[in-house]
Amino acid sequence: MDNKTKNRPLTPPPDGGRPTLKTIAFMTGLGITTVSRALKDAPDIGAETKERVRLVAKQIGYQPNRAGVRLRTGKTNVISLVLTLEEEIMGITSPMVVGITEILAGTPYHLVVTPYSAVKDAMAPIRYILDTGAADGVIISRTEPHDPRVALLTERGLPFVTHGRTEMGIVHPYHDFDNERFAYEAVRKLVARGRRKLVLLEPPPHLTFYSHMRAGFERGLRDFQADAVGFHQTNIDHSLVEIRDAFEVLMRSEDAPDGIVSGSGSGAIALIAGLEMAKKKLSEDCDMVSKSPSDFLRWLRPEVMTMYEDIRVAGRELAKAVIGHIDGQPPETLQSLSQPEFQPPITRGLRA
Amino acid sequence: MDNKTKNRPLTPPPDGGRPTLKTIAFMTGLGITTVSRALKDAPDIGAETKERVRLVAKQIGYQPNRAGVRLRTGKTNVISLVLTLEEEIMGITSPMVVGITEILAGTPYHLVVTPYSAVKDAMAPIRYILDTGAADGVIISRTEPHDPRVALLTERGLPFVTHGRTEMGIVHPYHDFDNERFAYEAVRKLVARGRRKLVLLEPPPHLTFYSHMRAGFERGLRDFQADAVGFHQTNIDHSLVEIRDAFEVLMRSEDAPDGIVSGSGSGAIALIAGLEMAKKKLSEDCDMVSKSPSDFLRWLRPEVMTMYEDIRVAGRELAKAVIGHIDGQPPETLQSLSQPEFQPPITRGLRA
DNA sequence: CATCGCGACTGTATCGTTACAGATTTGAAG
DNA sequence: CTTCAAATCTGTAACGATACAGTCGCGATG
Repeated sequence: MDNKTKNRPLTPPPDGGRPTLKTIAFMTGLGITTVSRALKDAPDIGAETKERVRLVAKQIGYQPNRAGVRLRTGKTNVISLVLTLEEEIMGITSPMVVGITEILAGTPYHLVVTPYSAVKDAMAPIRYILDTGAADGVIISRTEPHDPRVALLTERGLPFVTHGRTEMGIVHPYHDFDNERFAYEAVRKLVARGRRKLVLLEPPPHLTFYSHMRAGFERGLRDFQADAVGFHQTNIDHSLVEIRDAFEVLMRSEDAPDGIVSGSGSGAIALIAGLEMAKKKLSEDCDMVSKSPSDFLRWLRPEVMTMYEDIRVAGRELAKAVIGHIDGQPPETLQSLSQPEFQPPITRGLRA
Repeated sequence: MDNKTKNRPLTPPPDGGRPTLKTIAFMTGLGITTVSRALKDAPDIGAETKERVRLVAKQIGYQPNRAGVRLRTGKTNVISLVLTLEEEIMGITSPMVVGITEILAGTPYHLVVTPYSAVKDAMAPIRYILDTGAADGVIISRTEPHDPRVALLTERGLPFVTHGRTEMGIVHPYHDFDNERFAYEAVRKLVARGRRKLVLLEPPPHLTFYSHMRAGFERGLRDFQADAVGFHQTNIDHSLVEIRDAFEVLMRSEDAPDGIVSGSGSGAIALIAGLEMAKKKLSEDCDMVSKSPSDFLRWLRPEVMTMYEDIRVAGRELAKAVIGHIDGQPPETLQSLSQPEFQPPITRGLRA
């Protein structure tokens, strides 16, 4: 027996560590290459051999070394979630991460959170990922109509998905909440309640869903014959105190609205505070419809009509879409829009 | 010039890809090994050489290939945040992730989120990380007094930090919120308001901070001479509806408390709902102190006195502690306890 | 003048995996 | 009795980095 056959490890691998291809090769008496190809179900390996290899691999709990694979193939098995550190008060990230990991759990992918701080640095993490090949796919949010991140990722061919749409003529995977419809239905609801002077707490103008929400709001005004009260001093990215103070001023003016559409759950809190500081009462002087990513409004302010934006589901959709993109599915099949629906009130207890 | 010197790449590396040690070696005319050691500031490399290498490396934006390092050295540069998928309603994860990444941003570490689903599977992600060497350090939460994860990680020598303490005689890094003091101060506050029949919405009994919070509560009762009303039907892990219904029953009974200590912000919501369903009024019939990881209670129910648990800071502390542990600092220097403080009310606007 | 030590640098092997180009066997075709 | 193709299996090199064991030149030492 010549010991030139380096590929066939006659030395038992220095056990104690985790099993590698070499371990399996030793146990089956096969070459490392054969084992590798057998586990990949390559066509040039005998059926029985594959079976044997699979069995042994399973028995000893073989799991490919990620560093080895990554070094050789460039495949990282990483999905990168790119986030801004300037967090929304109610922490939209939480359910998002949960949703994503729910999907990734059934795959070899890991979720890496990649943050950026200043708004102007939004490109930094993207460049980092591209330059270092840190991930196989990227999830980005706070999408803008002409988003340079989308342009760059597309140009470099790195799979990604956006939370929110763009308007740059690039067909790419996305998941979005139908903010146009949200605002439209909100107006319908308020008008049905007899409200006619409506105000919108809008998203920051540079984000894509700003125009969606505005469009829905204005279409609603036209269709249901209501009037808009201007309120562009603040948006949902401002601090709650700023929103509150600006809204108090508005509510004290003669232009005071009688119906509110709030583009965010935490913004709604500030609006309520401003309204109450102006000595107005919710439900009486004013009705409100708010988007809400969680339950607290329904519990604490049941007068507010809420449409639930399920961020956890969004996370799931986003994860499925990036993976689809990585797997080469056409982008146009990886787009989804979640439809807003009014939430029922919290069920009252059944006891006497 | 002999071309045996494989280590000195005379062929310009097939550029187009990212720079590697080989690229720098080619540019400086040095060997790959020398470049590697120069960048590590090894003592056997000349000062001027180091300078040159560093300069070139910086110029071309060299960043070590993580897969290469990881394969060779086993160092992953990954911190794993182990989370349960069964999320608390208010999403504590969000600020936590933000806090952690704030610290990791200044280091070579990446944050990987590793979830587990069923409570019984809490060990699964730990075993996975240990078996596959997936991380250099681990952050775990929902700590129990005798936590098998802590035992296993300690035994295997993988650096970690817990959010919460244990009681197993193992000295390990942790960060915790002082729940004992929280409950104690809460009782003090309620008694100062003339409340004497107090109830505690407690954590689930298997978690360590259950006994902390209970201890503080009971010490407060003794020191300030108040009485406890039993309420063990539900805890902060139960659904809001369950908490509400159980609390309604209690509030309708002749045992109805006049002071509430709520161990969680979202639990507080349910308690308020239950109380109101029992036709009682906050502030009048009953006062409440609640722990709160966010601002919404202060905005929507300013009557509730809150102590803020800054999860973002917790994330920062946890990240610092794992890294310290990885760097070999003694565990006893990596323990921290954050002190609760009552939050001031939201500042009222300044305008007329 | 050999030898030693030291400073500065370098080649080789290796981590685990896979692409690629063989190698070996078997049986059928000529 | 070649020759060839198909079916299986295998060795080598490479991905990028580092541990280790050198090598080389040079001034000091005996």
